[in-house]
Amino acid sequence: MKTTIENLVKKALESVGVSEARFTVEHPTNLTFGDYTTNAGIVSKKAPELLAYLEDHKPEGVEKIEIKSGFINFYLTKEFFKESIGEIIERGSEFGKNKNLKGQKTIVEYTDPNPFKEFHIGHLMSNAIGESIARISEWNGAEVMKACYQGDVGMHVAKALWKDDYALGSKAYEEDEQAKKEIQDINKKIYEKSDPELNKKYEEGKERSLEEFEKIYKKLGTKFDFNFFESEVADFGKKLVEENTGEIFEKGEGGAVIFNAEKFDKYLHIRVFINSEGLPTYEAKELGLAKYKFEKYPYDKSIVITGNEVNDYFKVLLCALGQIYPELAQKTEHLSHGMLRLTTGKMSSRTGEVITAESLIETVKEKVKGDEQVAIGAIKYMILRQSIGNDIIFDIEKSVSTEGDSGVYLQYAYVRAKSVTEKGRLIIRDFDLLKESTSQQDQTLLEKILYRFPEIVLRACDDLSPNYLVTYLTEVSSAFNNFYATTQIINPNDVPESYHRLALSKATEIVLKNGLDILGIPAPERM
RNA sequence: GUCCUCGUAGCUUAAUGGAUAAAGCAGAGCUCUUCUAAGGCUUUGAUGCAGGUUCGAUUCCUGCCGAGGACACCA
Repeated sequence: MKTTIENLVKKALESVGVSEARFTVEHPTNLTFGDYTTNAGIVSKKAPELLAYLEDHKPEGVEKIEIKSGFINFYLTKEFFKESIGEIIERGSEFGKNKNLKGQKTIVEYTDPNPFKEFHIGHLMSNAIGESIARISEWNGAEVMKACYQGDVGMHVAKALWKDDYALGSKAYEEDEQAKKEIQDINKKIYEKSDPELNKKYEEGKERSLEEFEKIYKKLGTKFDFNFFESEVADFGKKLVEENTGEIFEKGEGGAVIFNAEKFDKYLHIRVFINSEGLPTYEAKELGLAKYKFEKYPYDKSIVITGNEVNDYFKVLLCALGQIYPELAQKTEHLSHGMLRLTTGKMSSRTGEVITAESLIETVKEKVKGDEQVAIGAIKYMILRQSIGNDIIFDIEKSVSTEGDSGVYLQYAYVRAKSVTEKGRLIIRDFDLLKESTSQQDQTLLEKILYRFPEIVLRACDDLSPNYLVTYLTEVSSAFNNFYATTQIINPNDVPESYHRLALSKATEIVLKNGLDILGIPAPERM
């Protein structure tokens, strides 16, 4: 319907001799202004002429068109809403999918925990966002691969292996010259695989970490198609840098190889790609990774999710990549998120201690009678409800709040809708007749927003913004709860109305289920 | 110091340059003989400051104030 109106407005503009005007078609915030509205009249200053054309070519499903304070508003017909409910039920678990990105090969990299270190709440955040971005892309027709890139070599591993304790190693590295040397030595040995005893310790530790990670992924509902490791791309990245030293990269202090991004963009800075020990830094490895990914999966688009503390660093990296492989840099999109900060109790992040994903999940779980699906949903909702990029102030109590904005609220609305439609199926046998329900009632708010779901899926993809979906699903849940509270859905004395109401419940169930799936939030069958 | 991001109700957040800035929590009041009250209804309350662009600015531009981050061998 939206595209129908867009095309029509475009034609109307042409008919009055305006072809260049930039206009929008959207839903007015206030439903009394109609179901769709366009500013084309204001932009072109020809509202009356446009209205005349639009009325002459009024599409099926539009009841009336009128001008209010310059905006041209479209009111949809009762039949349109009825049919849209039928369409939702017909398409079921497919409702909301589109072919916008058909044929596009997309790879999404997220979570990225490091073996030998904790899987902390930052990884949880990256996971929730990445998972939903991947699923949004899938729903928009892309062929999506999920990737996890893990730092299995590098200074952090050396620090962890030095005395089997990352925190200890990290501290000693800063304060003790002798320890620093030892750690650097370990780093080199790991990289070269030159010490059999260390190799064994390394392999065992890595394996143990990966097993732990798999357990968490299972809980979170993530299944990666690719697990990339820094150790796989280190040599390759180093080679790339060496091959391009002279023109793109330069020799720096102490034999390090650097990239001076300032030469290409005055707002960027210098970074070291190969350190004076001759080892590739994260920068060089990441460069190798971009190409390595492409060899494994020739992507059209590569989305990388990280924390926002690496924003400026990533710009430099993309600048360097752009010098070597311009087409890969072009296809890469960096999406960064803020920090997850807890507000309450002993789990406060202000103490500076690392909070593991596991401990947060367990703490939230205790608050919801041990229901893991509800706990995961509560956490993911909190992460996905706001626009990506800012820090999240995570209040455990609010995350499990049963009233208002929460994962629990969405899940409960879904369970309720599902429960009532199942009950309806038992009482009114010809459930398939739902689509032909005849209702004399005016449209409820619920009907007026359910059909918008596919538009939201599309926009969430265009802007890479899962929070559009969260906001929308919360609105749907609220509208359904209102409907549920004020209407007796199943009434054996009024079968035609019951069909209509059950159809609405069924459509709500479908939209909530599909929406939760896209977000990667579990949809429990019962609560 | 340079660059980047962010300042919306008491709190946590929405808003694709559009109409009366949208929710939840907290506060005040109401609501289960009904399909799950983990619910629903009513109500109080906000765009950091100063300019600019525009028919129209929370959104774009400039300056200021405030918070966070990055800036050579960590990732």
